Amino acid sequence: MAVTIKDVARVAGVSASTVTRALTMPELVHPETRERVRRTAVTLGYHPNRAARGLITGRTGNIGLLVPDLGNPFFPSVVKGVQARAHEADYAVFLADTDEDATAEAGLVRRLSKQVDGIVLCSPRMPDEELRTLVADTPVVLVNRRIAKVPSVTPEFPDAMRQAVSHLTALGHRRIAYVAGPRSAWANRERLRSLRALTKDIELIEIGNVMPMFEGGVAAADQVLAADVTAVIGYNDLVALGLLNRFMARGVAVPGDISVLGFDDIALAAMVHPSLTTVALPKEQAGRAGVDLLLQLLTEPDRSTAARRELPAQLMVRGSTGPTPA
Amino acid sequence: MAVTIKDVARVAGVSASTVTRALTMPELVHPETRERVRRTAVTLGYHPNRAARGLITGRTGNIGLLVPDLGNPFFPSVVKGVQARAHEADYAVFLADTDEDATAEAGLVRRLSKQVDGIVLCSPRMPDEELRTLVADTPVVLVNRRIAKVPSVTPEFPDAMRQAVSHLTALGHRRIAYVAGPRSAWANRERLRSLRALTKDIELIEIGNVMPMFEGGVAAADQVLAADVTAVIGYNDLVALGLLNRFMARGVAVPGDISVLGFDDIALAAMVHPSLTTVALPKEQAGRAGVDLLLQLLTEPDRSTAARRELPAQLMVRGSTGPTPA
DNA sequence: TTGAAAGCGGTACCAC
DNA sequence: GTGGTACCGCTTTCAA
Repeated sequence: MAVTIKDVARVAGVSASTVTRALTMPELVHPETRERVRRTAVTLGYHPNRAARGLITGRTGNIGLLVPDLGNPFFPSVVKGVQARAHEADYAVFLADTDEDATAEAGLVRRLSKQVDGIVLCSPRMPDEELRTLVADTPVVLVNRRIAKVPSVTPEFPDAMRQAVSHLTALGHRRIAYVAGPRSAWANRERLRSLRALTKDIELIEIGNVMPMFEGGVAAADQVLAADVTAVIGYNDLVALGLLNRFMARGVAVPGDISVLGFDDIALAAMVHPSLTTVALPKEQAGRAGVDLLLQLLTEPDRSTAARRELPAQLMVRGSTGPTPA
Repeated sequence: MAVTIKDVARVAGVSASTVTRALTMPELVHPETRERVRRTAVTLGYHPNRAARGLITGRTGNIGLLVPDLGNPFFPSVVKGVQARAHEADYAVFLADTDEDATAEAGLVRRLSKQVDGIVLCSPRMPDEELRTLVADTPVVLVNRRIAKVPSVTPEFPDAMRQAVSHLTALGHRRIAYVAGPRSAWANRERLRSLRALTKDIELIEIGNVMPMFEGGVAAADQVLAADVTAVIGYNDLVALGLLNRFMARGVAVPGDISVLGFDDIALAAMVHPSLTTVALPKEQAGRAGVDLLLQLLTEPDRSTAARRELPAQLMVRGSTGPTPA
């Protein structure tokens, strides 16, 4: 069996209460006793059972994290950020991957909610109403999604899209395709919204929706070519890479015949050839910010206004975009 | 507050004990009562607090998972497998990313051990002795590492390497470089061991060690070229992709001037151009198997012999390998 | 078949 | 400054 507070108490010759105090409110106990208790705790290898503690304090020291698909490198990056920040604050992380299944999300949240102090929902796919009922029961922070009254971390999408489109128009492109991601993804809706707001400069062809994966891009590539555009923006980097791949297979030169632009800036984007021009979205940073907001929410639960963090995006110009073909 | 067993008991007009029984040992309670309890549990939205339950049963329903770096796509795949299998068995998963820091591993394990029934250690970097002391306290299953008396899931490395080398020798290569990964990685030691056992057919040039990342490959590329080999095996796909990248930058044709072969078969390997020949190692499958072994270990802790699962590997021949240059 | 009581490992509160 | 006691939410005897 593991060593419990009683073991420490017995060995140190004090009561359990004193052990607790010595360890968590040191100033309340006589320096001499405190030291003795602490030393025995160390020698015995005592670590308080957080589950038991949580039972009475109402604080578990754990946070939950839901992501749609670890197969998309975007999410592991966010997870890394969450992990890092959580550990700094001495929190442990429950992770759940929903496999892009919107209906599974709520169940997982409820399953987790008892064991965590709060949950970071990254790019949740569930509908707004469902999200809202969930938020009533559990402290939640959203990453990559925004909804009234819920703390959230999001990229500056309008600006991100402006950077992307400005880049393309500066290169002479006027007729541009957008390969849309999942309808249920808030990020997709936002990208589309930002994009549509920019149609005074460009003619926009919408294609999709596709799954936010390499295969989705491959699947959309031929439609893009048929649409007679000179540039295409993929929902994310994976989609853009799928486009790139299929274009190459069909002998279409990038950026000679068509320019390709992605979103996210996953590590992969810089590794391929031609390398992928993309808008870098905050990932680890978003994860860290999500945890920050959650901790803040736990500390002061009744702020009137939900914290909202918008993180900047940065266009990374690489090899997959170039001037309009003559 | 969340709904507790007492709420259910009160509303259903029974005692807490009966609620427990109705829910976990249904055959012990009168069908009528049972139904009533169950219905009220559902209407109230009652879910037992697993932490509280764990306190008394000694079972938390959670498992821990440690990985060295989520930035390497190999690990998210393993995580997905662990997740999937764990959820099937109604377990939740604590995840920790150690950032390739071997010294952090033990601490994380201990931090987690109280809250989980067992831990899956994926590619742990810590030394054998440390691992052994850890195993004494907590049920542990190893993925991608083997050590006496501890259940483990590993790829069939000797065979994996045999496939790789056979492929290269069939193409005429005789002088082959291996870019080694972290010394602390068991996988690296095994690959090296398997490789050295094959030197009757080939001349082996060892280069490295490098971090198991894209940058590691980039960094090793020039040494590889200086070594005057016709083929190079990277520690893993990321390293191989780094090699590919640097070769391209230096105008070295792949596979025209040199063949490149990786390990893992991360999704990325098929997306680049030239696509990467690699030995596909079990990833999600390994994760699932790891959980299976752990559950088995929890059920029958005192088997005399530790379960050991070896999963087959498969060479994926793609564009980055070709015949020896004439 | 059911309920009461004890206890899992801690912490909070109240005496002393 | 320290100890005793109750209690967090749940399961498990033990009796009835």
